[in-house]
Amino acid sequence: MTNHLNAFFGALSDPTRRAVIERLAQGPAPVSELHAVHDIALPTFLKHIKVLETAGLVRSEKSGRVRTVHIEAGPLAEAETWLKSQRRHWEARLDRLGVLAERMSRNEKGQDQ
Amino acid sequence: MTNHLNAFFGALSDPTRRAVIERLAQGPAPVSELHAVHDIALPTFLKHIKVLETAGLVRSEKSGRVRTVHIEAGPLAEAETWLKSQRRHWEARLDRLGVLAERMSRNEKGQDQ
DNA sequence: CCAATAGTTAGCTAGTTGGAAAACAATATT
DNA sequence: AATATTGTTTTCCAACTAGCTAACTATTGG
Repeated sequence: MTNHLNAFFGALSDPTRRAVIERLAQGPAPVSELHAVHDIALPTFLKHIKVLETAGLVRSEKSGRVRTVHIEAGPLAEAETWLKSQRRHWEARLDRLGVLAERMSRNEKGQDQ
Repeated sequence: MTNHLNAFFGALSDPTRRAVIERLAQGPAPVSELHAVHDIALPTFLKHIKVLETAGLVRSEKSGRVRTVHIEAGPLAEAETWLKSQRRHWEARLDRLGVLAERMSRNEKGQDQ
């Protein structure tokens, strides 16, 4: 499970790939259409698609000479869950420290420990 | 350009760095303590901290010879928002296609009539 | 003051990444 | 059959990444 996150976050660390995801969230599209917007060579662009596909973010099928790409639900949700979980943890901690923090802030404003 | 997302997702694409974030969600810690768990050289580990800090995921202050690292709330939330937004879009689309999808699914399952 | 602790800086390396060009299929289209 | 469209494969390259060791700078603690 955790290794998914590796490829997943890696895939989303590139703006071209995020743009593709944003486009695909609107619905499936052929490679050529996806490529049209981006000012890079097609083979380069295809590598990005490959990265997304390897990360499980996207799937594609070829019919005739057209390869149609569509988004894949699972992984997005998984990463969202991870992020949410981290946030929950530290928010819980901040809640537990809330009273103390407030007290410290009142008593020793601007002091180092 | 709000492309913190670049550095952000990049930072989270490494398991060591995700582990650090998971640990820090529990509360701040000095570099040495964070490092202790990971079987890599300290300079290497420090680079990871630097990456997290550059991505804005983390901040640190040095007091005496100890550098204490703590998590930073904003960016995590931002990425979560991005992911959620993508998911919302394609879920909305799937909803619009819902009736059709259901019909197709029914036809595939109930081939016995 | 001396030693241990906690980071930091510098320099090296192997491997990965994002980009390009060129040439090659495989399908439409006319 | 000839051409245009749509990918695919191959090969190359520069820049970046994650890792290492070694040597160095503070800052405690005794």
